Amino acid sequence: MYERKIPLNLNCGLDLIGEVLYGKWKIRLLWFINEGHQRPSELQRKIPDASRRVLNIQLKELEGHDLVTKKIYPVVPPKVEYSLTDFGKTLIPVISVLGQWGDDHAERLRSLILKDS
Amino acid sequence: MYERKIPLNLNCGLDLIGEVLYGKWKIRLLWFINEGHQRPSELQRKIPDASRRVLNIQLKELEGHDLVTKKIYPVVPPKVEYSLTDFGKTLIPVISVLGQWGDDHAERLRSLILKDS
DNA sequence: TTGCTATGGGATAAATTATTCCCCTATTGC
DNA sequence: GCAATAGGGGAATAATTTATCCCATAGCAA
Repeated sequence: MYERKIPLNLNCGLDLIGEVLYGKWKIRLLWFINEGHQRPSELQRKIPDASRRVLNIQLKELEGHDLVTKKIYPVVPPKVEYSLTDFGKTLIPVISVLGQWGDDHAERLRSLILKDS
Repeated sequence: MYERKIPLNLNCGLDLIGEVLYGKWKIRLLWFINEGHQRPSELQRKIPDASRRVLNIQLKELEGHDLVTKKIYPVVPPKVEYSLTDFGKTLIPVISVLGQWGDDHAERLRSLILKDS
């Protein structure tokens, strides 16, 4: 793995949630898994801008943080399904709030974001 | 500024909120400004792990996204105060939800995060 | 004159995160 | 034998984000 050089701080709740949720695609992964897209290939289809590699990596991190579980069926070709853990499910309302805010202010945000370079 | 090479996508609400909230210190900046710590030096004291420079940069981005306003008093030495805009204030409940989740699961999160490297 | 004040920002290095490319598994079907 | 399948991961490199350093402003006080 990568050994960090700048120590992380885990003081407050914001630090903590940041630690498990940062990562460009993690939130979307959780969201789509929750919607029932459990297999890696489906997830890739849902998130075409992410490379296959990063999705794997971030899924593994989510797994390491007990937010998702991975079930491997011993068949060939392999079949894999991810599911949210109970812990992971508690994040759904949180993600929902984030998405809702973005949706509520979509127009405005889009123009604000596009205006600066 | 920095000219991005990978285009951003602004499809859903999650993309949008991510765009204005990503940045290592932005959430905390908003939070502390909301708590009444309006001056740069105070914010620096509150967030000692961030360099002065990044805070300036991220504050400027927040300003560009209409989440905060900056008031410069024409005195020497300079005096500056940041405040949340009405738009910025709508983010406070969202941030609150994030922090709450982190606090609710603090124990567990800390050990999960520390175990992997 | 020198230093202090609070704030801003350019330049460059370092850290972190994500992308690309390419190879691997073991079976079924042509 | 050879491609197709669904998924995994190493290595090198590119992209992006943060950090470090250091200089600048303009009065007032020692």
